[in-house]
Amino acid sequence: MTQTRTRRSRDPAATREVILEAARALLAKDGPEGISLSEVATLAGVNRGTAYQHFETREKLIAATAEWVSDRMFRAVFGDPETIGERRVEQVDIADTTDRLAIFAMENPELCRIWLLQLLASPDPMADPFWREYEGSLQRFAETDLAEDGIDVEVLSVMMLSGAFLWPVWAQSHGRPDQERRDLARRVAQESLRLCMYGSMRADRFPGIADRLRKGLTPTAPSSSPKKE
Amino acid sequence: MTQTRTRRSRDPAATREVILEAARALLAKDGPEGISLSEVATLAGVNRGTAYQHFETREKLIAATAEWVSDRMFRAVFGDPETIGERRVEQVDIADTTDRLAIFAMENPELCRIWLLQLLASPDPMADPFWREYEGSLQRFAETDLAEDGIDVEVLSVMMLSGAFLWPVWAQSHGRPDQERRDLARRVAQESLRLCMYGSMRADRFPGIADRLRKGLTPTAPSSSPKKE
DNA sequence: CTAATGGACAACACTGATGTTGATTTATGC
DNA sequence: GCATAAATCAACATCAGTGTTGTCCATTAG
Repeated sequence: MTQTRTRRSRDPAATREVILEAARALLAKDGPEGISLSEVATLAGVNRGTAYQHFETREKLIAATAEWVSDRMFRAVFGDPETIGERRVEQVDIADTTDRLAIFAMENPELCRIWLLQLLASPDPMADPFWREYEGSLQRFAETDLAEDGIDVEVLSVMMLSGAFLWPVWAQSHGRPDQERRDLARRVAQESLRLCMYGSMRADRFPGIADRLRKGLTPTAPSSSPKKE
Repeated sequence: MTQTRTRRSRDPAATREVILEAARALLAKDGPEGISLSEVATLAGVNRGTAYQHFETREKLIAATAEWVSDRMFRAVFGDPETIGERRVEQVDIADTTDRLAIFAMENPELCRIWLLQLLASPDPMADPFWREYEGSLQRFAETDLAEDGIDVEVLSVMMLSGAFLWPVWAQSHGRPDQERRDLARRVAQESLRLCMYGSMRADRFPGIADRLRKGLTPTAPSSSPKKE
């Protein structure tokens, strides 16, 4: 327990970053409920009191971390939140978005874990700005004539997002080295697109299901009426 | 602090069940790292010492709960684990499986949460028997001539499972009453099948992507060579 | 009816996390 | 250069959770 005799050079912004970084590491490991401010401070090499100075409470630290993560995802997939309103609907390229999502997910599995854990812990997952933007972009796409009819945007966005984010969690457990990450990312993007474009079953071999799908297009909730708050 | 003067009637099996039930409730709320044996015991209306008698340690209680959940999911979707070997491949009906999965998920959102949290916490998600069986059944299906070529079974199973399990988490946040659960379940099943059978984009409008998909069929990992351990 | 088994329980010591306070040091402005 | 404000840190009291131990009592076998 050789104490760091040297007092930390004073740099509030940097200290805050160090703490947030440590928080992310632990959050990815244990989830929101498993994180302790003591641990975070220790890992960050900062006194616990200092951490309390930057983040009044444990909850606020977690919230700040979650916000950081969500913002980073947003930027990686959709670009700058400031300019997003200016872009045209036609510019929302599903393939591009899918690629960026897949690549980002594979390169930041810890952030995916944090995001998913945060989502699972949140009382209102839909509040997340990244989620909203994703579902919104899918919605806008679905309303163009480039999309098939009968897309259930809500369900589809859940499947795409959860798949993309859970995939690295799963894949990493295979113990793949970093070099394969790109391939793994390509596989998700590939499969997502394949699902979107062609599907995997031979429709002619399943007339019953084909019927059911044709009849039951958007059974209850109209997928084309997005609910705004 | 009006103590329950009446001592609990002695019934080990029932007590164990009560504890497990409480553990599930708290596990669904806070996740594996957020659960405390004290809380569990209190919620179960059982002395903490009693809980320790049934589950030597906090970890073992969590493990027991996870096992319980996984087993229940397995039975709900695939039936009795004992007889599963006897069934024929042709009997694995993708539509049926999808339906059962969707319905079970919507009716047991807490179990979904537990399962996902457990998965995220696990160092080896693939070890889960339910997961293995699902991926296995998809794999077997993909090898029949009923399936399209180029299915990436690993990715597809991640997307389907994560989607099905995250959907109720998300949908519940809308505060939907129980009566709508069936509809919500139908929507996932519907969308899953729709994705599998038809896809959502007009392939003829995206020649570039169509090309990419045709060229890049299973870019690196051959989807038809399942890796056994 | 009695004794033995073991499930349910209360009490204890210990550890670790929380949030607070006040001292110490270091930027920064005048 | 000095004073002021602010950031870092150590120490404190408090509280909650853990795992253990020993007692009590319901069941059941003899």
